[in-house]
Amino acid sequence: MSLFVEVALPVPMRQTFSYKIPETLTTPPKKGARVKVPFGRQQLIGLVTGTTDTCHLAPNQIKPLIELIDEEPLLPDSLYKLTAWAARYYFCSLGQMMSQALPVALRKGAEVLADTSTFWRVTAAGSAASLDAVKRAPAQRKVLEQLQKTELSQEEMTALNFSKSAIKALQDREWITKDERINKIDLSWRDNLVLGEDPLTLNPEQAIAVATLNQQSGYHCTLLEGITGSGKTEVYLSLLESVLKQGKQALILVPEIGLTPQTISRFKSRFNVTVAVIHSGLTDNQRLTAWRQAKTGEAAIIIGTRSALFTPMAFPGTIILDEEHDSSFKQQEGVGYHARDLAVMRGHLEKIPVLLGTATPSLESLQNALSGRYKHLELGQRAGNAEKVRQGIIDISNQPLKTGLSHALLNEMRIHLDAGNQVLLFLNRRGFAPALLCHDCGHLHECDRCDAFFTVHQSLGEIRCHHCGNQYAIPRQCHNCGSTMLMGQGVGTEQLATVLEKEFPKYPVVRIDRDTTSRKGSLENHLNAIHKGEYKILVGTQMLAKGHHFPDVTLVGLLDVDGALFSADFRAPERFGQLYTQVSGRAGRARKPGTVLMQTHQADNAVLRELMHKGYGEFARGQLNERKQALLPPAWNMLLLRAEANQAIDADNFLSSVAQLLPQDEECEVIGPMPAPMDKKAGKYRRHLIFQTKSRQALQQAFEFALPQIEALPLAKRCRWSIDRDPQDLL
DNA sequence: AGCACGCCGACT
DNA sequence: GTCGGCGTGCTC
Repeated sequence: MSLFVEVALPVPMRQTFSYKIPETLTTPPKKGARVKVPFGRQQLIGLVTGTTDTCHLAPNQIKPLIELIDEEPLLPDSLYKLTAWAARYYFCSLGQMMSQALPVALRKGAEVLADTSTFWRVTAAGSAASLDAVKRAPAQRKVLEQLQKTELSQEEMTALNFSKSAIKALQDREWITKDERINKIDLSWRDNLVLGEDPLTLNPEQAIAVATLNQQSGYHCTLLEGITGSGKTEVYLSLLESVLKQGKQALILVPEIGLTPQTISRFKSRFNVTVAVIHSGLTDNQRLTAWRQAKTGEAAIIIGTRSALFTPMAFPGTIILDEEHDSSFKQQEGVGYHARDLAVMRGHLEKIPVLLGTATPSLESLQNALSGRYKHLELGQRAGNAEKVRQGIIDISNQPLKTGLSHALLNEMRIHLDAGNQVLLFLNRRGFAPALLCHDCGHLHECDRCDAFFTVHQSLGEIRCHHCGNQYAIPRQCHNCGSTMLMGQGVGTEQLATVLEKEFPKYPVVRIDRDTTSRKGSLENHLNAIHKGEYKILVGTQMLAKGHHFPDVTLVGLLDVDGALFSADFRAPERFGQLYTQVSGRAGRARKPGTVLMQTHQADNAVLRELMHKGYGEFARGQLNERKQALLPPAWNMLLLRAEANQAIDADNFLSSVAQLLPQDEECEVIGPMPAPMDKKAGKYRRHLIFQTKSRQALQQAFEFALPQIEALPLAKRCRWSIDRDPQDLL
């Protein structure tokens, strides 16, 4: 057996660590197995990356490993390769990447596969016991009543929220008992797929798409561009049917907000198979259960958000990524990986097809589709549907506005409301007013930790900074001149909703934003109430646009087009185009044609006109050309280095030194250092450096070469810095 | 990233 | 007099 083992640990250092293999170990550690090791004063769990017979370290520097946790590799080879590739691509530590790819329970050392499960059932005495005997112990009664009907697994008991003490009491009374059973893995779905309901009849376009997809074997990537209501989901279901019939599993990735009970039930009701659902509401153990079901092949369908990408499959069949343009696929904390890009790489490694679906493709995917790297399928292309929406621009230059609303929009609202329909207004600023202004001296109250104004939250009686969580009671006097003439400047969703309640007293108003939906399930409740027609006027931020269908909404108003379209961020027009197209697609339905109105000061803006008249497809192609001209992604490759420090000069100096370590020529560009769009945030000064190259490989090579030198810079220790490859925004 | 060591300000 | 603030250094 080898003498040493190399271990990747969940620490940000981009290296592996060597440990001695104790002689007491009977089996050699396999690559990809977890080990527990001493690390400084703590103990960590890491993954074995290899074994060696020699080590460059002095013998007294090498500690023996504490424990070998797995006999076999934790991840299939394809996923091991995927995480290793991702660590290289995103310039992060292998250990951190791998640890992010694992469910928390496994990171903490849980067993990979439970070989037994616990089942609860009633004893003979319990079966004979009358429920009246426990009528004064309602918690026990609930448990007993259930178990008299049927036995339950430990997981089911947990899911039913039974009280632990009640279970214990019944167990002590010897009315219920538990036993351990060897887990048998049920793979019957692979030989005998039963449909839960009949498929819908496909229209010709869908049928062609399905036929094309079914012809594929091995790795292929397809962009399915289908306008809202063109039946993308039916295509997914049809594809799933043929994948499942071959005895293979499917992984479905959806945006964070898209994983609603309706979506899940759509997949669950079509096929009589186990569907493993992985979402943020699960406990660590529930996540592990889902992970196991996928790994063993028991779950035929795995559906989840971004992190579900790393779920292993015993019989990989296909990966479907819905709403592929959605920015929630890019991880923002820790390693900033993009689930869409990694899904495509995973498809490659697993030799299975990948399907990206959306009504509004990201420019990245569009470029790949146009260049032929991806196959491009279109549904409902400019067919009837699109023309049914009335679109209009309201020029608000020099127009009087009533809390951000033009007369034209108010009039239109009244018409739609009086006709019994719902109206939806988008305003991407929550709170009452985005700034607090002194009427006497003009002073705007600014957060003391950020370069941003306080947002006034009238109902909370607070001013809050939306960038660092700073909050104070609304001041009575101006901090600058002491005047008491303070007023909110600008309009936020809270104020808009208040004013609309006065303006349209007959029509109930609901506000949907982070402030009103922070409680768990409150978004669901609000949405249900909207569907029941309890509200007539819907006010919300972007949050309301994503994936929700409101059939009775016939008028959509975009209040702050200028703010959304002309932001400092280079992706702002693309995002606006997607938002606009998504909401237009959702306004009205066959019998009730919808209207979309945009308020802007730039009524002649070419981008707006193009979007309105030619639709998203043309608009996106135009944007792609502009990105090419400007050498921006996806035409060029971008890497963003963020640095923050207590002294702006430290961040500046560090990034200046980094800039000198990077090549600059006609195919490599270094921009900065420059102040981040929000110069000061949470009391730290933030600076950016952008490195852009024409080819992906050039970026990889140049940065791989520079990184060790960057880490060795003395200035690197004086500030907090991070690498963001393919940044989603420059904020 | 943790975690410890170490050196200065406002409290019992 | 100390409790605790976070700067800096180390981890096979």
